[in-house]
Amino acid sequence: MRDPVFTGTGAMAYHPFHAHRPADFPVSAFLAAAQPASFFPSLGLLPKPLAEHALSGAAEAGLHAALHGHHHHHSHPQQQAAAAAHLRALKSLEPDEEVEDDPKVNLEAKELWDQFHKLGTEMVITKSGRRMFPPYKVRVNGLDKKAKYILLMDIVAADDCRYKFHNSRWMVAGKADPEMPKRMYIHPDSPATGEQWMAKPVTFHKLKLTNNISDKHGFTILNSMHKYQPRFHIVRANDILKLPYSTFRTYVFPETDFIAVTAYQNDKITQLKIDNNPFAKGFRDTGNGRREKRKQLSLPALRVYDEACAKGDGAESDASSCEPPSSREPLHSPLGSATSPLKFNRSSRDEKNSTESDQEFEHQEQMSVGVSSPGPQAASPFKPSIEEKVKDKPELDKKEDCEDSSRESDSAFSIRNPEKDKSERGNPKESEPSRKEGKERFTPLLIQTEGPSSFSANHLQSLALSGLHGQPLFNPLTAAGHPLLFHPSQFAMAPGAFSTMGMGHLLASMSGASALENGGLSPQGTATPGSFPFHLSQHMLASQGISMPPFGSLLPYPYTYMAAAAAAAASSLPAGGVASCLSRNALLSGSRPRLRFSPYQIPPSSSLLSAGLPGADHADSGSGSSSKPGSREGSPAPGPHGSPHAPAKEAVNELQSIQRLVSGLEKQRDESPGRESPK
Amino acid sequence: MRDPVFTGTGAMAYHPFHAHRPADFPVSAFLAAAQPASFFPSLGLLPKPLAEHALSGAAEAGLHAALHGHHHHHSHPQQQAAAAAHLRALKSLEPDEEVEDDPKVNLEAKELWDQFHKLGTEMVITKSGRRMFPPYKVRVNGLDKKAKYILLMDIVAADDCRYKFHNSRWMVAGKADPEMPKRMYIHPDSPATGEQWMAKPVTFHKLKLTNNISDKHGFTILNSMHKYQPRFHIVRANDILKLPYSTFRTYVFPETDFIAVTAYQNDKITQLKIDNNPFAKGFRDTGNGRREKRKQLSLPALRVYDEACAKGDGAESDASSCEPPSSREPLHSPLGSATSPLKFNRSSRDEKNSTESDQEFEHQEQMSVGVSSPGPQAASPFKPSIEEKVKDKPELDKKEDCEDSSRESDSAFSIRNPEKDKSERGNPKESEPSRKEGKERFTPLLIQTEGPSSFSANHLQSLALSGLHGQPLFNPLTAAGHPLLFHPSQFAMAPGAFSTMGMGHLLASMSGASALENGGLSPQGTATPGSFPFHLSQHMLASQGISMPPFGSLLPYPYTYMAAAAAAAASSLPAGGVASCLSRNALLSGSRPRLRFSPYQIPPSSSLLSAGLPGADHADSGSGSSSKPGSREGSPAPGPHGSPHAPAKEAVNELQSIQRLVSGLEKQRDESPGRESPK
DNA sequence: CCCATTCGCACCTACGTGACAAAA
DNA sequence: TGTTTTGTCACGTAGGTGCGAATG
Repeated sequence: MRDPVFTGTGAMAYHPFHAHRPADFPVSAFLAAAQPASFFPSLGLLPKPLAEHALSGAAEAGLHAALHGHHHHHSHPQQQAAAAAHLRALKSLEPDEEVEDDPKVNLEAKELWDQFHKLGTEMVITKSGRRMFPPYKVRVNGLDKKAKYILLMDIVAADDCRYKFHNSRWMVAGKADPEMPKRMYIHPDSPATGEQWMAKPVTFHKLKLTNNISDKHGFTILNSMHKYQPRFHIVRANDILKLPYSTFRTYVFPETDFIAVTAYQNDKITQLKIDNNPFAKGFRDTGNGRREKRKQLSLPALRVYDEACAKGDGAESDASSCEPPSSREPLHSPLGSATSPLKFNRSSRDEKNSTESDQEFEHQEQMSVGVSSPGPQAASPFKPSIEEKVKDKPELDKKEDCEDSSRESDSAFSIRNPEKDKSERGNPKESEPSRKEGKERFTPLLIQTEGPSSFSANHLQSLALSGLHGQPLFNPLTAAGHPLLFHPSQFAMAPGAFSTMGMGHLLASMSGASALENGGLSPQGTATPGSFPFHLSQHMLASQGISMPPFGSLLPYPYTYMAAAAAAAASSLPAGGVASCLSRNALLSGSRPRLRFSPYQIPPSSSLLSAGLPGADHADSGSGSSSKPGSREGSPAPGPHGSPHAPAKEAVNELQSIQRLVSGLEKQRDESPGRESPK
Repeated sequence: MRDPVFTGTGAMAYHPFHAHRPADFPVSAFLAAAQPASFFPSLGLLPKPLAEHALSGAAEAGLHAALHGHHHHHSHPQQQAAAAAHLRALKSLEPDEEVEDDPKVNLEAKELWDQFHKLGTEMVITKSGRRMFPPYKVRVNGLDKKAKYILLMDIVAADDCRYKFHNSRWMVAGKADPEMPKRMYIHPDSPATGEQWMAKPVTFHKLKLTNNISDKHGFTILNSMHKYQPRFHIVRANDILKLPYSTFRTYVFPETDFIAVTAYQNDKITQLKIDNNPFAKGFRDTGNGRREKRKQLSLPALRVYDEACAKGDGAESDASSCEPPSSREPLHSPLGSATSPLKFNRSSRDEKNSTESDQEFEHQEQMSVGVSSPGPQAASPFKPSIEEKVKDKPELDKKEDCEDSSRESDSAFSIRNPEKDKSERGNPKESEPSRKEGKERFTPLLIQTEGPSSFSANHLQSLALSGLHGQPLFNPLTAAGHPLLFHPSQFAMAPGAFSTMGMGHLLASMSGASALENGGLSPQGTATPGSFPFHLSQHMLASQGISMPPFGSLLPYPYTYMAAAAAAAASSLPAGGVASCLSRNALLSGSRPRLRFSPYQIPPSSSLLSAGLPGADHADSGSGSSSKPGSREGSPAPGPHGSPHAPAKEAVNELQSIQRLVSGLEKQRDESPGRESPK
């Protein structure tokens, strides 16, 4: 666990920030995945769990808190000292051991989400940032009242497909474009006590989506015409600096996935938005000759969210949580029902010795049925058509995650456990006929898996693997030993921790390996060194005592980039494939499986990035260039999405786009810190 | 320094909070003034400085951070354990010793402030809360780039007078009504690094003023028709929990004082607001037959703020700092100029042994002239008329603070040092003739006193004393040994710290003294125990790891109240008198005096509240009853404003109103925790 | 009657919506 | 050419202004 290779490494990615409107702009902050054993003096951490832990932290990187303001692109050596001081302080912060909790999470406005999901949810992304609608809002229960928690959400690719809306239906239109770094959005109220979190719904409506790869606000950057899966995370920690070392409990609500668009494709979605989003009231058919387009599209559907979520539900757990709401109209139907998602629990220090049977490979089921209302649920047209995909691009067969996601809302009712899920995944097409009957079961059934499970690394890897070679879900044995596909800036790094823990060499050693093989994307602004963005405190991070030492001044740029890229890849990979598949299967099935996962096993003294873990080469095989250790000019590998099985042509295309990005990065890297990459 | 009497005491005051609109509601949070020696293991703290330190912390109490949400009125014993854990963590947080900084603070939009000040600034207070205009905004320089700072502001009574607007001028209309507890408003970005703070202006526009004594939002409660003085504080601390033990550097901009009103009295002020506040554009004379009233009042004055402060100045240090601004119109004249205020620096651990000569009684002058622009400055009509006061109410002569404030913007040009100021204060009327010539000098000259000076307790006491018997300002010898007039809920208390530091007995000992004598006002919601208000993290406190143990369950109520009341009084006393007087004098004088103040000396083992410090009896003499040690039924003294020299009739009136409030408090105290006091 | 306060209102800023046309 | 993206717009919500009548 003191293995210098990966005991504590991290990279700071940084988005230069210039808020033209300092109001509610989130800014990226990245925490370290560093995991010194000394951080848990009272815990008998073993090498393996620790390594897993560290990895997990890294995977959950790219922490992103809402904030605003701007910063300076200066390097400040003194920061190192300050960071060191803070680290000492952090070190002494004892974790809330012995805290007992059993979080249950319910998705708010599930009916609304379901309505969208059935049609194939679309989320508009704009340069200036666009909110999600419906707003991502969850109700949390089962937390320890007094313990402190950090709640986060992120949005990861649901598959590695690009879509197009053709003939009134979504279909696969090729391989996914490279993903920009996805940032963890830390709920601005974090950390807060369980009691506080449970007091009211937790909303993430401040998170904004954008297609502007140069975004300086810290918005979540998505690719248009790609499918994404929002995720919710609960971390018991009283300090954001501890995030990287903490256990992430991740919850995925399959009905919240969506395709990012720059303009709505499906008129029904448009109408649904208009009917339910208070801000779009101007487009509702008020009898007065209002808007054109969208005629009778609007089913007499419940225009519910508008009224329910608004003031009806009371205060919510976010500063401006009530912004979208408000509407004096009577609420036509209850919409407060919620959903219980699949829960991916990445334990860390809890699993020290696998002394707890829970952490082994037994399957302990303990699920909680969500409140979910028996609302009217129709078949979801949101099936990017496996059929079309299959016939159009048979060569994409291996991309099971894509296929899987395409049947997300209906198939796999029979799945009762990972094995079954696995078996079913083998023949996605066969499951098609069963869609119809799935509808009925779909709606109200909600499953929450409990018990220790490894998420971050494990989960992500599983996701990645499933996309790559259809590994069975949640099989720890399978997951262990597979390569972690990192993605830029998902890697969390507390610069202070990094700079003061003498881990520069770790990064170096990482870079010496095939660290870059999987991290192909340019972190754009994320890896830009500079002073800590301003106003972090307002929205959280700064208040956590995180100082932003000029990362670039502490380490050679190549290392910074590579670490960030490698670590980040782990969480932004086509994760939705497995995740959504499993959760959907579970959701559809009437059973309540209690899935249990063991932590991802990582060889204690091998670099996660460089070690010859099975699958690493695999994932890299189709991408081409592998950067030489420490070499600046080495072009990074194809990137997280680089499926080894993808056609050569697509791989080349992807590689090219990645290289474009990387070249920008490298150019930036060679110039003064704090500059944005051109274009 | 381990003196149980006041080595570490604190009381938690708490405002039950129910945000109907969870958006931007600040919520009160109170930190401990506890000062255990163990908190500064590396510092050779001596009893006296420590005691002074603790007192100062208490004086700066009533910390108030913007936040929202609601809470529960439950007591949770477990909180104690959690608090203890946090305390341990806090204890290990080493202060940034050896940090060198020399903060300079400039008031933004000084010209605008000056325009208002000349007319006699009025601020509307409403039940729902009203922002200040001009917004209180400062630019900070000279901070240590890497050190963490907490920035705060509060608004204290400028004198103990009530005013009325008669014959187009403000005049004293009697003695001030009792003040509600004033809360420290912690800038939501706190803590942040000096670099971050210096990056852009720090705005406090989120602070709202109200006249609703039952306010649950944490707004600053003011008395209508009373004069107030905003203050700005810089504290070098990386954790809000440390606030009570930290050195406050306080800056007062005399031109920012104002009279709270429920409706504008001076039409010129109205017009100035309309001309400069973007939100009041609807009332501007746009040629179109717009608003009535206010005809040609609007001089062709520079309608500047509107354009300048808006987007022109870039992002500012607050989440919604840009909210009021914005205006596409070209900016007619530069308005970014700033002012350097008087600085009151309360050192704490810096003054351990008075080893530093700075802390002694030498006068080291080191001022910085503000950028201030030579804008057009006319005579300020804002002179609540000493004349009228004198003739109308000659019996008020002794209320020099009132008188002083009445000539704030013009008199005392000759003052070069405290002594001179003192002498001048003796004959306020004599200074009248010199007003005219003062105008010219007034505007641009700005002075910032540097070097160690005791603020919190010392300053406040000085203010109080000056109001009571015209003690010379900043004379530490004079200040020492005087009573501290406390005010409820200005006392800061971190419940966790309190409960886990075994200081209950300290409070008890305090209560045994005449602690209640000066704390007459009911803390209303402030003293209400309960769980920690939600969403603290969003706007800061919760993120600081502050848990809110049910204070009431940890200590008997009487102690809670008394400590809070006693400590709070220190900062809400008529502080503006001396402060504004001095600063104004300094401001007006062409000289640049380098004032130096030694820390307020407090007898190590005597209760600040009960010790027979000179002036204690004095202040109490006119108010009647003095509570017996430990006696609950003892009626508190007249309160912070109770000038011993005030006419009996007024004293009685004030006493009555205070007693009304106190009775409510005591009732609350005897009942279940978490309840608000009636009425 | 005077004064202070309160309330609803019109009018503004700020910004969240989708429509639409133009651009890429 | 077809699709996708961008910018502007009207129209909503949310809430910050002072006004002026009503209230006490």
